[in-house]
Amino acid sequence: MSQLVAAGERPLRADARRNREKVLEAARAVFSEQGRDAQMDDVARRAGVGVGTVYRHFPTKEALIEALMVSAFETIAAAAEAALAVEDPWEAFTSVLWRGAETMAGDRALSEVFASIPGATEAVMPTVAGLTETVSELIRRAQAAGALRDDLIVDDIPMVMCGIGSATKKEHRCPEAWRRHLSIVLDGMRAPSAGGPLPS
Amino acid sequence: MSQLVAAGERPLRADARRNREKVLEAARAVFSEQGRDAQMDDVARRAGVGVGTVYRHFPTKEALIEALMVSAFETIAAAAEAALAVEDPWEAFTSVLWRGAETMAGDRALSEVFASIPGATEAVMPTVAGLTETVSELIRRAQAAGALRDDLIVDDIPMVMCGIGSATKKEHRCPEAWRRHLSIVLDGMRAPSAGGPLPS
DNA sequence: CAGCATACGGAATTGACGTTCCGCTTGTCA
DNA sequence: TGACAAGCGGAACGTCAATTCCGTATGCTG
Repeated sequence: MSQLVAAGERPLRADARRNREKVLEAARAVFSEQGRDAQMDDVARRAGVGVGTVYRHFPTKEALIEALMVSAFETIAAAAEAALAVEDPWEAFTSVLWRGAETMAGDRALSEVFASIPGATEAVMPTVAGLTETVSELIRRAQAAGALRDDLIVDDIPMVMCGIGSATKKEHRCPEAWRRHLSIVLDGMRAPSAGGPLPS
Repeated sequence: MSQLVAAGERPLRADARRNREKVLEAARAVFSEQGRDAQMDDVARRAGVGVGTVYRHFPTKEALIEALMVSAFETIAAAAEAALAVEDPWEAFTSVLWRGAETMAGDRALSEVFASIPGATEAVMPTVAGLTETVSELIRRAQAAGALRDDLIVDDIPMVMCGIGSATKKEHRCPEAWRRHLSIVLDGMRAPSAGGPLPS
């Protein structure tokens, strides 16, 4: 999130900084709604700016999307950090998944990126690494408490989230249907015992 | 699967029939590997044929993909029919999901189509309808036997399969990682009781 | 307030890909 | 085997979206 000016570089002109913000916001809206193949022109129009300006701030479409992804992952990573403070280990663990799923449900591009093969581009790696670290800890605690199945490993999580992400996109009479999916998955993750009823 | 000549239409010339087959096979290979945005030229090259020939048999790229999807769904639908003959209801139900997942794992385009919003194009609908019917029956039986959670509904299945599909695409040290995902999901679907250990 | 580097807008360029066209080839049938 | 419709190959075309370019506008500095 650090938008601080790197030492040695001149600060952006006031209007430039303002525009950069407008572009980011517009891009967030556009890519969330239409997924990664929304067009740069749309982003520019939505930002009330020329395409040239968009390109002044982000050298390629890929770079722009990457910037958005970093911020999305930071949101989830923050949720994970916060979960470390929750007393009940199962609750702590699941809250991160719910939060992550909710983020995906609101951002079509995010789930597409999540599912894509190249996926993690250079820039998001540090954030993802931190998130992985935190989630590992949450898993460890939940397993120690006997709430989470012992054979679950961190690597299972991205796969599961990726699944939730696509369930999120699938058209359905009820747009909240993905909650059923996550509920099922969470029941599957519970240490052998009982599961609650599915929502809705 | 019926490649029978529709009554009233002249039969294809021998070489044409042969080429149609080559194109379908090539398309299956190419789209499975590269997903729906593989190029028509690639299909043609792989089939050892000119693009024109591809277009002689399938008027648009969309139509070609659709033909592949129909055949993929027919494979799964056949598996579902076969499952009706399995004695153990839980076994019968899960076998369809495993089979479907396996099909997806081998076909990138399939999971993309499955996840896409418009998704079910005209032509696949009949097959999907039949599949849905059969799966409903399998669900009913498994629930009656007390093996499957009572609150699971047919609509949960496409969502879940869609999730598996994307887990399938995600790069992973172990390409069979999706099996862990499906295992977790199946455990989540079990009627409250114990779940088996995850594979590998 | 003048001078200029920084930014801006948006038309033009480029590249990629689906699709069409057409002259040539090859089964098929009498 | 000759004639012709059915097929074929692949160059050419059209569209669409990313990216570049450049003349103009504007914040900053002295």
